[in-house]
Amino acid sequence: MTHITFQLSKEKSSNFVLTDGFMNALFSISENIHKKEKFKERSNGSSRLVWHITKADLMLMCTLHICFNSNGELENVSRHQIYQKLHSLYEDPCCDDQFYIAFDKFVRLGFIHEIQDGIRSEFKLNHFIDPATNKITRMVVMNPFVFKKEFTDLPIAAQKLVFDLIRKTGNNKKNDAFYWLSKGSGILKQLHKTYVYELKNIVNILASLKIDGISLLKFWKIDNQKGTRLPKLTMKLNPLLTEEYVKGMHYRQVLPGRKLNRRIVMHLRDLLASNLIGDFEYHNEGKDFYLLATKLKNKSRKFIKYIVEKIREVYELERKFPEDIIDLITFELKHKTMSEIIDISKRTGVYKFISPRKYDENRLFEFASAASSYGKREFEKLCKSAFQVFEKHFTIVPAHHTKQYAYSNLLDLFIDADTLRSDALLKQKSPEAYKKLEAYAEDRLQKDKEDPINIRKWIQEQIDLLPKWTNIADIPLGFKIEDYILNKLKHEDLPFFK
DNA sequence: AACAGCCAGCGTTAGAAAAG
DNA sequence: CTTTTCTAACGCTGGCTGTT
Repeated sequence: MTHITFQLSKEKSSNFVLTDGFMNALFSISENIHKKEKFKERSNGSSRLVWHITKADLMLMCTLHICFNSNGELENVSRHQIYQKLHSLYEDPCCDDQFYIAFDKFVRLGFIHEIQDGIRSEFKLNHFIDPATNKITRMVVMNPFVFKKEFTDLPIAAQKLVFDLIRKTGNNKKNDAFYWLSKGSGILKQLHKTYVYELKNIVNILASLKIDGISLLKFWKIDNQKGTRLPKLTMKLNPLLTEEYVKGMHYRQVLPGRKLNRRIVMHLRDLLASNLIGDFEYHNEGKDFYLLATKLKNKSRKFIKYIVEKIREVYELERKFPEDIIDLITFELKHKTMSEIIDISKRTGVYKFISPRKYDENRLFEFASAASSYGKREFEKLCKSAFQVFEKHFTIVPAHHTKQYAYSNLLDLFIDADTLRSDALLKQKSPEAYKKLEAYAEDRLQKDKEDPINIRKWIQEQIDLLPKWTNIADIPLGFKIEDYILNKLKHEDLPFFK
């Protein structure tokens, strides 16, 4: 059992309405007490009598009447939210355990009907609307004294008698209510009492009860049996605690349901329909659709479309929907962000520092996942400034010697190729680009039989037009550039190894 | 996205209290 | 008197949320 750690402010209690139909249905179950039918709410827990009314049942009944709408319906709300409501209504609420047992019993007995319709869930009260007239059954306005500890501490039989009394009297301040006390039936049976004196004890308790200084009962008496006439209990509730129905008054506080993100829901419906997998909405009781909607609500249209198409692909291939929709989304998301991050690293130039010695997919992934928590723009900015530092400290020049520029041995026979090469080296031109020059020159020399002098002149001119060499990344072993890029290391912490 | 901490909901138990 | 409910513990799990 969870200790209740959430602190809810107690609401200022106000009048509310109960319905005769529901109360009648609930109270009449106790007449079946001798049927020992039991149910277990926990698979391994102790069993409970189905036809028993507990204090939690009464609390639940009142709470349901307050937080359901005037059709006896409540949409997209969890049981726990209803419990929280109960908790805030009562001075001394039952624990969540009792609440869940009571709720389950109500469902079992058909008082609450649970509907799961795709993404939408709904609770609906039976015996609330009269099916014959399709209107709400007779309403009884209740004074909130029933939320007080003084009241909920009463024995269950006493509480039930009070509810029944109010149900009988309705909103009538003038009349008394009376019960014929017949053994084995009527109110005696409903309260599980055999003898009139037992009932008298209960009424005595009620008669002495004061709530905030106000006596609960205005008047009561028990007429003894006279000949064939049964004993008769007459009672009247204190008019101060009796309420009249006021037209236009709000008696309910309907719980706001879980938000469904209408826009994304509509969009997803359209997409699923156009992919011919509209059934997905109702798959797995709508849970997957709900997950899909919540996970995708902030994502781009393009990505949403992509995911829906992925679902269709799986469906077409395996004739069933993906098992774990979250897995699918996170996997695709990872994949997508990784390629975006690698893209940025290439654009800004830091790519070559990620894993300079060899292509290492794991290393790329490590880099990407470290970077994934940053916004794309922000990350790009960080990369740009880090690039300057890396370029300065963690690179080596690609060439030290004219040998690294040599491509054509043939050229050496005709001209002073080495002079040209050292010129390119001096000017820090790209060795690869220079080698292409030589290859081209060799062609012209061999095939076109061009004058070597002209060719030399041409190379000399072309050298200035060649791109500057790019430094080769050379980072210390074990150093991860993302630690620096993402500001985890300061500039002075960098491992300058040169 | 990864992580950590929180919370809802459920399982279990023992013993006290209430109901029958 | 026995049976059943109620309370208050502890603990687990999986989902949710906020942070980084």
